[in-house]
Amino acid sequence: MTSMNTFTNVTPLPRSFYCRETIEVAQSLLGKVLVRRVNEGILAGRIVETEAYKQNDPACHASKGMTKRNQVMFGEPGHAYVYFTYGMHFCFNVVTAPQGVGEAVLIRAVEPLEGIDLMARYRRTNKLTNIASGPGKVCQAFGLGREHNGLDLTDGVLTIVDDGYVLDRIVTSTRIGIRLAADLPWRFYIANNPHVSRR
DNA sequence: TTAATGATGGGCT
DNA sequence: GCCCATCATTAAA
Repeated sequence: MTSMNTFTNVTPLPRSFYCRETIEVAQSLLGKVLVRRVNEGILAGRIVETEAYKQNDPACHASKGMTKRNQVMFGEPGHAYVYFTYGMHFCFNVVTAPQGVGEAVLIRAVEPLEGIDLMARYRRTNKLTNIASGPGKVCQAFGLGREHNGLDLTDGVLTIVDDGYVLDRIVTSTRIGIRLAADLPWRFYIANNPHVSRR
């Protein structure tokens, strides 16, 4: 059995990984691998950029209480919160903190590792660093949409795994594309990684 | 720099 | 219930 670089039989991160302080989870997610199983095979990419959204944070969808849209943020940690925005894009988040708290981490960029051809097809681009270098791009590359909202990431077709990758350095900055609480330093990314989004 | 594009939710009535 | 500014974006120009 010489399976090189396939993430088929890797154990997903446990619930306890997500049931922690949201900033900690945002930083810990860097370097982990997002894996989706589809009929055509496996899509996998290393998480290189994240943002934390906390309950008492005006930029957080949950800051004004539970609504139909944000209800999974208040649910069990380790589930996917996928929402539609700007009339044409989806954003993929990971629910963090204990049940009832309403916090999450936005996955802003990943480095494609496996299923790159399929991702390129979904994205209609051939440039590697343009495949998943932004939150909307991540969803398009992995084919994520409404139907994935609420999925349990600890067991199923959409998971996050640890493949033992060791980071060089994490950079901290303010979050991108928000108006409220724009001064909070809750964006994290892997230094010198070409798949991190720019602006 | 700006258009595309539509769901969401807060603030009314 | 209606109105409408807003929006955790992207691609094209």
